[in-house]
Amino acid sequence: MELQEAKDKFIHTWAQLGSSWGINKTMAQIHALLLVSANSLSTDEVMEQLKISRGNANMNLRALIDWGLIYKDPRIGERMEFFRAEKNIDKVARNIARERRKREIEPVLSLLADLNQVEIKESAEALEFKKVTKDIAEFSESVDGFLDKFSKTDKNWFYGLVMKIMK
Amino acid sequence: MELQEAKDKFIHTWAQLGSSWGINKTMAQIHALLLVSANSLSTDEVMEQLKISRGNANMNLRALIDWGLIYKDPRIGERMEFFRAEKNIDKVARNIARERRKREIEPVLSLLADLNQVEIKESAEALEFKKVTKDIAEFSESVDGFLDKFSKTDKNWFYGLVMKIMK
DNA sequence: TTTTTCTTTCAGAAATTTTTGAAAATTAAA
DNA sequence: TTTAATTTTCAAAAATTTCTGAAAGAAAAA
Repeated sequence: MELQEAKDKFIHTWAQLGSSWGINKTMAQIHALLLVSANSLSTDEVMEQLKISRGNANMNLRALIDWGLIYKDPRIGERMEFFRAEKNIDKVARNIARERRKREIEPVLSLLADLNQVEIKESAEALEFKKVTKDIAEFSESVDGFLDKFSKTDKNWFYGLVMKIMK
Repeated sequence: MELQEAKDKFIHTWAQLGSSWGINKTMAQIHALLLVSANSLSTDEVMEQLKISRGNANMNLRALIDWGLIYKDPRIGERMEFFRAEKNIDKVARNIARERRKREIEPVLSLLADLNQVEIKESAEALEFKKVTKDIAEFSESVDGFLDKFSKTDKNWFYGLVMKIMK
């Protein structure tokens, strides 16, 4: 297999994965492309390699910067912008964990806090509702704490943890 | 706030969350509805409460059964099918972890295993590619192990773990 | 300044995903 | 059997998301 073929396979699969993660295809493709590039790439190079429009490339490059997955990589004497991926996979995972926590867990916790305030008159349905929302709140808080810790810790305790629980 | 209003809020937020998890809106809505119902519901009741078509209801009820998030709940003397949700949140989380592992992690590991077989002649680009894919493979294997353990263990070690790492 | 280069925006087009609803299939009762 | 109730399927419609490309904006060079 040629390097280019291997890269294409990687980009293709990464893109598919992105979809089931709520990350759109192009964003995942650009990320994959930059991950396996030794050098930083310009918007035009990204457009050309992935056969996408300028608008699409620009929009998703910016989104990737927001997620902390790529950086602008200025080249002295060059006016055009170049982009490079964060290659430290632990850091990539932490940044993704941080964004997803913010976008997914926080809204749930805030809703459940609201619902918990509610005074509802006693009934089978009401009790059921209270119980389920309380259970979900407890669980979500655990996950929240876990992701918070995971996304903030520099040292990688995760591998050690996995080793310990897997044996 | 009335119970119905609280339920509607819950269903609405759960549905939004589902979207960013690659679970479609109706599937998440039905799941939420059954989670907060004291009794099992028929397809017709689900259709009526969520204002959705029979086809849509049927398709998503089946998907929820596949995920192990709801069960058929036969009533003696009744021919029509009724559905109830799994209310044990730990179990819900484990079932979701299991499905997502199967759908998302496994394909990546299988791709990376493939790519690792590849013999590529030495070059800056090739070395970069090898390094990144190796790092991702290592990390994915850790996550895979974690999710596998998480989805298979009956006893809930997760809370204890969270307590330990959060303090 | 004016020109050139590059980036950003966004309305409409295209692609993808989800939903509908009616027909077909299944299952149980009559 | 035949009839009635219920579930499943699936082609077409609707809704949603993503992408394009041209125009506007911004920044540097001439």
